[in-house]
Order: sequence, then structure tokens, then C-alpha cells
Amino acid sequence: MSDDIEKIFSFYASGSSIFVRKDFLQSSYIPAELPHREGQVKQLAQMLAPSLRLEKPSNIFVYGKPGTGKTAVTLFVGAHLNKTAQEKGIPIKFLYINTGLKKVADTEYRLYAYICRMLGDFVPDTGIPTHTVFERMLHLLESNPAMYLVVLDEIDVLIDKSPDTLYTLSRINSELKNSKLSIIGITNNVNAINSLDSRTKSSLSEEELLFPPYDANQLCDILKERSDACFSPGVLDDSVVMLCAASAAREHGDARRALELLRISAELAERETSLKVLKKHVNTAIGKLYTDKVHTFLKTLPDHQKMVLKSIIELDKPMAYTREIYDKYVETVSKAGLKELTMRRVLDILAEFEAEGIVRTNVISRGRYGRTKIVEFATVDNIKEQVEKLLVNL
DNA sequence: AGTCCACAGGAAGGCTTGGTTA
DNA sequence: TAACCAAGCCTTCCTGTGGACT
Ligand SMILES: Nc1ncnc2c1ncn2[C@@H]1O[C@H](COP(=O)(O)OP(=O)(O)O)[C@@H](O)[C@H]1O
Repeated sequence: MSDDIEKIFSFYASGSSIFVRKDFLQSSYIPAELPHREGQVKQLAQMLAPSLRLEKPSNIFVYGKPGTGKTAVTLFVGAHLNKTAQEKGIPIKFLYINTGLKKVADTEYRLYAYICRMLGDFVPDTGIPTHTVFERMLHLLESNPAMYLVVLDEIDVLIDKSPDTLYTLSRINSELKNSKLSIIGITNNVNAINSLDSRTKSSLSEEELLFPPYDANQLCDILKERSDACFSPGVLDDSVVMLCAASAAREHGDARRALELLRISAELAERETSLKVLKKHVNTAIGKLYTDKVHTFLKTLPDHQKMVLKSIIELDKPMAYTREIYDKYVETVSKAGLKELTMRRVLDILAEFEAEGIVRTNVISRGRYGRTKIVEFATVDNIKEQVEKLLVNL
């Protein structure tokens, strides 16, 4: 027993563990090379280059599936642009904003507030009117004359929640004398932009940049590039890298997933004090990646959401109509001594589950017997069992 | 050929929480 | 202190609709 413990400690202490620089695998880290994205880097650089002459670049719309390097390429080009601008004393401000992060910049107020804060002003989270924050932002932009390049990552969230904001922002240059502002919108969802009014739409997509999915070989190159400086020599075989790449390639060529798989596999290997990352570690990681995601989602679920899930489980059918689910839910809720929510609300809760990949739904018509929606658990990774397990103590 | 079910899902607005400012 | 403010959660009210049935 104590032998084992010593083995673990000495293994860590010797420094000969699996990782050399684990942070290189973190998704926030931007590598110096982006294999298979040379074209996009070059195109984006060309689109943004006019800013170095203080000419306003076109607004750019960047799209492609998740994990295809959109954010990485944009930040990469932005960093280089910043560097050049600084060296030559050109006033360019490259502002990266993720509008998809909840409670950060996902509403009109929060977006303006976020920009104000990046420009050095303090703005409270709430309490003051939105238009006041907007005016403060305008004032900051004007009193710090520059060419502003504003990246709106996951812009589809803003398109959905607050199209007016984008309309305002796309026309902001008419209110600016000393500064100019260009928008780079990034999204996983090409169709998102179509729900905007046509003026905003064409304004935001003056130029477009497409990121196609990576194939398995490309992912392999990316992983190798990233892992070179990351692992101790001899720890990682090509076959292991290939396995990660192949798995991620099946999930719309997602480089983020590939990197996470590799990291989790290596962490598993490290925990077992294995000297190499093995295929079995990858296979475990494939399961864990998904389980962990579902697990954190379910754990923090409010009561009513849990009751809805519980009701679906208790119906014990491969598929259920929303009406059945709701009736069961009302029963479940009253047993627990709570007041039930309306059907309308439960419908929205089900939609949230669908967005999280917990259930799949389908609207059908039963003709004479009206329209309804069919709900079933998503088939991947025995979600149903996971949900069941987490709800036992309810 | 037309009816009409039973629900989907949009719109608007209320209530609550946690904040500001004068 | 009173008067505002943003946003999340939820209800109320409502319009729209695919297709079995007549
Ligand atoms: N060509 C590449 N070379 C190295 N790493 C990459 C490459 N493309 C993507 N990545 C990495 O994959 C992860 C996800 O990429 P990201 O740019 O965030 O995808 P997207 O924004 O398209 O969803 C990041 O950690 C990123 O650094």
C-alpha cells in the first residue's frame, strides 16, 4: 500500500511525468503555427490590412463548424496586427468579445458595458439605463481615436437575442468622427445571419470567410504540432494521436474535441502512472468527455427541470408526447409538494434540454388528433442511464 | 374539399432579484 | 430614502398548421 503511494509521489517528483507543458494543450492557448489554416490566416490578414493605413476594413463574417479554428485564426491574426501596429505607432485596437458566454456580453447592455471596461471605464453590471452605457461607450471610442476592430464571437447568440444591437453597431460609424469601427462576426451557424434584416445582414457580411471542417489527417497534424512541446519524449505514439484525430473527425472535424481527447487521455495515463499514453486511455477518454459534460449540466439543474426529466423517465417509453410528459410532470410535482409550471414553460424547458443534446424532439401532426411533439432521449452515450443515475435521490 | 383537433411556439408583459443614483 | 434599471423566470394570450376524418 505505502509502496504504491511512494511510487506515485516519486513518479511525480522525478519530473518524468507524461506532461512537460500541459498548458499548451489548453484551448485558450494560441499556438505559433496553425497547420492547414494558412489560407484563412492570409485572407483574414489581407482583409484587415487596410486598418494599418487607418482605412476602415470591411466588416467580416466568419463561419464554419465548431472547432474549425475560427477563433484561433482570428486571435492569431489580431495578435500580429496588434504587434505591427504597436511597432509603427498606428492606433489600432483589436477587441475580442465572446457574446456567447452567459452573463458576460450576451445582451445589449452587457456588450456595451464589456467594451467600456476594455477601454478602461468602470460600468456596473446593472442599475443604469442601457442608453447611458451606449453613450459612455461612444464617448470612450471618440476620446480614444483609433481604428477599432471588434470581434464578436458566437455572434449567433446576439442575432437571436438582440438583433437591434447589431443594427446599431453596424451603423455606429455614422456617430463617430475621430474613430472608426469594424466588426468581425464569428459563428458556427451559417443560417443565423439570415434572420437579420437585409441591411444589417449585408453590412455585417461585406466580406466572408469560410472554415471547412478538418479531416482526420489534418487533425493529426494539428495534434502533433500542439503536442510536440507538450509531452515528454516517447510518451505519445502516432497510433494514439491518430485515434484521437479519427474520433474527432467523426464529430464534424472538431479540433477542440481532438485536443481535449488527447489531454484527458494523457491525464488518465498520468493518474495510472503509466509511462505512455495508450489506446485504452483514449477509449476511456471518449466516454468521459461526454459523460462529464452531461454530468455538470444535470447536477446544477433546478428542481422543475429535474422533475421534467424524471417524468420522462417514469413514463418509460422510447418516445413520449409532450402532453403525456406534462401530465406525468404535474403528478410528480404535486407529490413533491410544489406548484406546477404551465405547459408553455415546460415546452421551453424541453427545448433547453434539446439544445443541450439531452433529448431529441420532433413536431408531428396526428391529423384529426392535432399537432404535438415527440420527445425521446438522445441516443448517444446512454444518456438515459446517466439521467436516471443522477435523479435517484430525488 | 373542407373542417377542425391539439398542440407548437411567438409576443407581451408581470414579478423578483440584485443593482444604481439623487 | 424613493425612484429607477436589467435580466431571468414565468404566465397569459394568442395565431398558425399538417393531415385524419367527414
Ligand atoms: N489549425 C490549428 N492548429 C492548431 N490548433 C488549432 C487549429 N485549429 C484549431 N485549433 C485549436 O482547436 C481549438 C478550437 O479551435 P477554435 O478556433 O476555438 O474553434 P472555433 O472558434 O472554430 O470553434 C483551440 O484550442 C484551437 O487552438
